[in-house]
Amino acid sequence: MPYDPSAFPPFAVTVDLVVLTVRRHSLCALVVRRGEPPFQGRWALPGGFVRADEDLAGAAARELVEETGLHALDPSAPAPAGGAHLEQLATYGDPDRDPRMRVVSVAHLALSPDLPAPRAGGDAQGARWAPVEDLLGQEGALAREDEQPALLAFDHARILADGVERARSKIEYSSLATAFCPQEFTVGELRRVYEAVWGVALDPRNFHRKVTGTPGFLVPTGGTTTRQGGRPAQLFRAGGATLLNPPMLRPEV
Amino acid sequence: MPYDPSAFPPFAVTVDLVVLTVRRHSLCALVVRRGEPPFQGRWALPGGFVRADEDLAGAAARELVEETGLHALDPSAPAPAGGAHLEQLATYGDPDRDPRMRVVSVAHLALSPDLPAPRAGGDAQGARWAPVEDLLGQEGALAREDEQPALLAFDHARILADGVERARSKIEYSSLATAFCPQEFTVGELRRVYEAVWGVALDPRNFHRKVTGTPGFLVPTGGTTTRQGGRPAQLFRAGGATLLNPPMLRPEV
DNA sequence: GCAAAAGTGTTTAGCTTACACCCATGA
DNA sequence: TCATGGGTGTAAGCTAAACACTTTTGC
Repeated sequence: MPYDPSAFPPFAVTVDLVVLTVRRHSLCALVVRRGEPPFQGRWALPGGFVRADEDLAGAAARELVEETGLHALDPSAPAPAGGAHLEQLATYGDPDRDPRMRVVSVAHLALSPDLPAPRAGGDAQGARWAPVEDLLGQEGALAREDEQPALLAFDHARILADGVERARSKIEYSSLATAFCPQEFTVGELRRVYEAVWGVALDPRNFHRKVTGTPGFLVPTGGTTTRQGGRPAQLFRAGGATLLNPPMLRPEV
Repeated sequence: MPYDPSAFPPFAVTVDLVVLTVRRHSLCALVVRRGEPPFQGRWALPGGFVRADEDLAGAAARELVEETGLHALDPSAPAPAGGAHLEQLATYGDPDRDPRMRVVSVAHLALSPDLPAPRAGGDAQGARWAPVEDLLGQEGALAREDEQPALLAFDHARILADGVERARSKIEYSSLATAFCPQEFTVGELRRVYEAVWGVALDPRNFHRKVTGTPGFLVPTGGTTTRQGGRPAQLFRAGGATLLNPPMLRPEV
């Protein structure tokens, strides 16, 4: 092979964040408005360069704090302590994905409870929570009607779609949906998370039996609340179990 | 923020390959012997630098051909045509994972039918198929006994472990196990793939009913074979279905 | 005939679904 | 009192697990 491995081409490496939350019964993603070219004025996923001395997860956690003030949760911690779930999603490195230079972006997925207002950080002029269906065009507009003006800069629509799909499939067989809830939550609130992420309606009775009947999934705190109206509901914290077996079944659309 | 984004640090970007196959009823990975420092003489996963003009999947496919002669399968192709399944696995970028320079490696997972002998390519002195339990030390030796001399260079033991775990979990709910089989195969051969990858024994009767009863999963070719001994078995090709629903259940260990 | 692998049938247990029904609160 | 959401009971239907049994080859 006439290729000299010592003459490797230099790359810029960034982390991009798909930060998801559930607000007003709809799945939303954090987007920032770009303050400089390319794609100036367009919405983009938060992100930034990986520094010379930090690892990828560290860079993602730093960006998360800078953009939202949220601290990433230690995965080995026993129970959610007010932080966000953070995991690596996938890596995007098409040669022309950034017109300025060769950039490889390691995308991460963060799930957070509903937050007040996002704060802009770094070179972003503004930040907001946007429903993913607005950003992606009602689920598969990309397949139906190829060329509409993209809302998101770079290849961020694809990254967001991959992150949403990861979240949708992962709440089936894990306790990840609790990452969208506050520390203490009711079964109904958890069910509304599933309904918002999947875009379906679930039977409240069967859902209740399922999640309370899975050992280690939910731990009752003893308290109750009526913040949703109706009969007082028990409050729960997420239990130690991270795998949901048998899984929650996503109804067919 | 006092950080200048235009002064981003340069990275080398590589692809590393976890190439898995099933040989003699055991899950094996392709490893190459390193011909130069660091880790000279140690085994490593095949891989190499991403070139300036190629995307990540293209670099992985190129390395796969160079190391094995296998062509990656077009994911949109209707049925396996003698190629290998190839997908992105995860990205590894700890600052000190390579002592020479800052390297971010985008690992890919490839699944292939049993092949004759691997051919060495590039700067590798030799290549071989090694049982993953030999490379990783009987499933969780890392957890039991932290410090034994690692067989694999760099952080490749962790990458391999992640790839094996991905394969193990993904054959549960997808038709991926057929990527380990030749173009035409019997139900028993497919079952032995599951048994090798999971390291368990499955009931042949229930397995048969399950895979033949799932519409679109297997397509009979009409032929039969007695290459496994006993009563002649029907030959099948992989059907178009990529998702296995309901999933194959992995017995608890 | 005998061993070995391929298939089929049947029973039982567990789980999902659908839905009737009751409970506890705020307005 | 009524609307609202929380929670329990129950019967029908599907699935997987376990295993007895038949089929078809090679030796």
